[in-house]
Amino acid sequence: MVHGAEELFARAGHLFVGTTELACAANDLYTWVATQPRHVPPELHPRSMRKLYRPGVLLQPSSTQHLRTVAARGTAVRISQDDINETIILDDRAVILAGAGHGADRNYSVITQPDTIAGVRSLFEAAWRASTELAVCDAQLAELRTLAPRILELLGAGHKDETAARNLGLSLRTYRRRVADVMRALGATSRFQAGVRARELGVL
Amino acid sequence: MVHGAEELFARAGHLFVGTTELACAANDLYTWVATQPRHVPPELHPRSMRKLYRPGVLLQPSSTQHLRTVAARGTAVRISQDDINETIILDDRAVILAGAGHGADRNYSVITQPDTIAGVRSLFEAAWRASTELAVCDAQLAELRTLAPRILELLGAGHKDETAARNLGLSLRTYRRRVADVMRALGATSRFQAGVRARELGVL
DNA sequence: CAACTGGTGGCAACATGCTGCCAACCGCTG
DNA sequence: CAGCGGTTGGCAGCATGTTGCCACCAGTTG
Repeated sequence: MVHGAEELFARAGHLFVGTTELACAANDLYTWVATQPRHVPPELHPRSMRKLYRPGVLLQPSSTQHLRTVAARGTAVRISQDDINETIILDDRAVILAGAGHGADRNYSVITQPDTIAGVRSLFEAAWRASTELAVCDAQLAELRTLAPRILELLGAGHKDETAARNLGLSLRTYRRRVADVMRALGATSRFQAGVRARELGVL
Repeated sequence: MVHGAEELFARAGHLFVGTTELACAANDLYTWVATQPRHVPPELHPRSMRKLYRPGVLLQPSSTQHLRTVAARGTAVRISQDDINETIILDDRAVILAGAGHGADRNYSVITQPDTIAGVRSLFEAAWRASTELAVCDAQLAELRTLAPRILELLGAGHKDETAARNLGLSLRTYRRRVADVMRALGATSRFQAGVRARELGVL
């Protein structure tokens, strides 16, 4: 159990070097920003990299673009509808689980116990199988992505549906359809939760 | 216009040194964490410091405690019901206005033009006069503060009022009263907005 | 004890949000 | 043109959230 990303890399950075298969799950683009310590030569990068995200990241043009380039560099990127705790798996040597807190003030559990690793791996594999290729979701959410930032902004400003819909030139019905779409993408079951997640993703 | 807190201190840090009257407004405790560059001796600290916050920070025990110690060290701390853009005022020499973005990715406008400074100062003074002593709000929100974190957690988990109320052992009516209290403290007019603000404050 | 106070919970009325249904309207294709 | 699939917007009905009103209870005070 380590505290903060810096300490994580200081204490567990060596585990990353020489990993051949790396898999990670995250809810936003901030969490495992650097999945490589600085100054690791390309020949030591993992042979296979897989990243699992939530659909919410595809609501932001910039995040989407980033994932596209990551995918273009050979990393397999998929989108999961389920709520996954943030995780990194390094071969069968170690897993790292992110815990409570956010930003620089977050705890991480570094686990090297083989049985636990096997368990986490199997769970990850199940989630991976149940998830969708980036390109597919990307296409599905293409039009929504153009509208979502404005919708979230209006919601975040505390507008009623009525006024927000008029503001966007949509009917109340269609506006609410889009809000429902956004909430589905965020995996939220209430507007409060949607607000929290939108803020987590850095929209707003 | 500078980008990021680091650049701000690099470019405008010298303005802080020798300031006799410092006033700032912020929505959370992260924004103007360091209102002094490192290594400034106490005799050069401002003679008068005033800080203006939103009631939401008093929903967290830890933030509240922090503000109390700040106040105990001689800084005047007040709570404003209004939505204020984050601002620092350094005598009548400069004002710094925080702009869009959050965290390390935020823009700041450093203004030294006298007329603008005068205008911002007068607005700040108006807001300051309309605001309340920390101690008063602190006392008013004392009981709510014990409940708020649990309420926000349940809301953030996407629970319906029904189940959340049962979970807390409250009646639906009282639970909703508390939710309304929390939303008032956050200055939110919709639950979505409340979610965003709760996340901004670092609750959750 | 009586009066007062502050918090609670039930009820009701209303506001807001959610979603299925359907008719209307594209743009496309055969 | 006719048919098709997809999107829109209105409507209705229901679910959820918001608030005032009031009766009740517990603790306090005179």
